[in-house]
Amino acid sequence: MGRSKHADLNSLPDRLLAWYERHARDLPWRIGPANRAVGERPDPYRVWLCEIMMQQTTIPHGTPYFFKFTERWPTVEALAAAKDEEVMSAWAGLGYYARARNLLKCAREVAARGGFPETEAELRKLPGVGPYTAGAIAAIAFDQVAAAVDGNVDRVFARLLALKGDWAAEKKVIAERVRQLVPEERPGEFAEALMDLGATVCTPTKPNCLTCPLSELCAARAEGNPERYPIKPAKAAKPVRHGIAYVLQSKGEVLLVRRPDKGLLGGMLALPTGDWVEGDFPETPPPAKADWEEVGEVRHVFTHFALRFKVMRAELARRPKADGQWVTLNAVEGLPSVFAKAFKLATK
DNA sequence: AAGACGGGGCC
DNA sequence: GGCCCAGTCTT
Repeated sequence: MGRSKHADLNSLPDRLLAWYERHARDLPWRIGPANRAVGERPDPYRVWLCEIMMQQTTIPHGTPYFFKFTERWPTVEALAAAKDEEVMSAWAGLGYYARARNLLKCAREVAARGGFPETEAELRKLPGVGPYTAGAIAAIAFDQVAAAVDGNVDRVFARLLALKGDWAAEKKVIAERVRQLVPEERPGEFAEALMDLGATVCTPTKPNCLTCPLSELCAARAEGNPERYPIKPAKAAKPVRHGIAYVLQSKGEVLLVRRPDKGLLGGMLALPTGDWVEGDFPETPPPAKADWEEVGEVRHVFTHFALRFKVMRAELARRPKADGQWVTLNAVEGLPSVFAKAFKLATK
């Protein structure tokens, strides 16, 4: 069995759950330990929604969106009945817009089948639900013995086990190790506890080992430098692309376009732009003939490149024929951040 | 296995 | 300017 090869983590679940009872984060979508103990369970819709929303998203940034969505669409059936543009607009500013497209697709599948599936394997088949989210929903909403391994859990275990190998390979080791540790009782709280520990104690910088319930089990702590972990590969430098954004106004309205579903900012409302290219600003034809003035430059950083928009503005007495939709200036909403920045620069 | 895919806060 | 965050999907 090679037991000696592994740290002895048998006591981890009990230590962690005892800690969680006293230090659980109070989150809007969560049923706390006291209420869980008397049998209360969270609404699967809210669990699913928060898990999708918080993917690669900080809690402070995502929380207002959670409130907005649950107030506007209190049930999965209500969300399933929403229009695509409404949901995309409500998601604007949260990023990773494929999540919003999959959210709606998933809501419609779930509403059609009469509710959420309850097992990890079935949940995994839903659009936008990957290994982490399937485990989280199964454990938290349905008390299934499933693991939810997110970035917090990866970091906690990288330190617990002092993992020094290739990070992609070590993450697989972690997933398997966590799966072995999920307790039959309270699997949902185990998942929440592990994430809370990573978020509040075993933090990326300056982990607070003095208050950690797992410090006695931690190999990185024993080595004396937990901050060294996890050891990840260096990231490639981001190239800079250049583009031109056009703010065309007429009669108190502005011309907006809908981006295609696939690709960057897919399905989102946008300003007309041409190609975004490396090197220098491209020769992009404007959406209409007008007296264009340059109002400034907007910089924005995406996941794999940085963007510089030259922002052009023009106003025409009569609306020209142009592709897109005209939207009242005061009613402009639902723009991704980069376009919101450019629009604001041109209209203030 | 490697890239694409947002955005904001923090150092 | 780089890192991180309740990751997933595509190629």
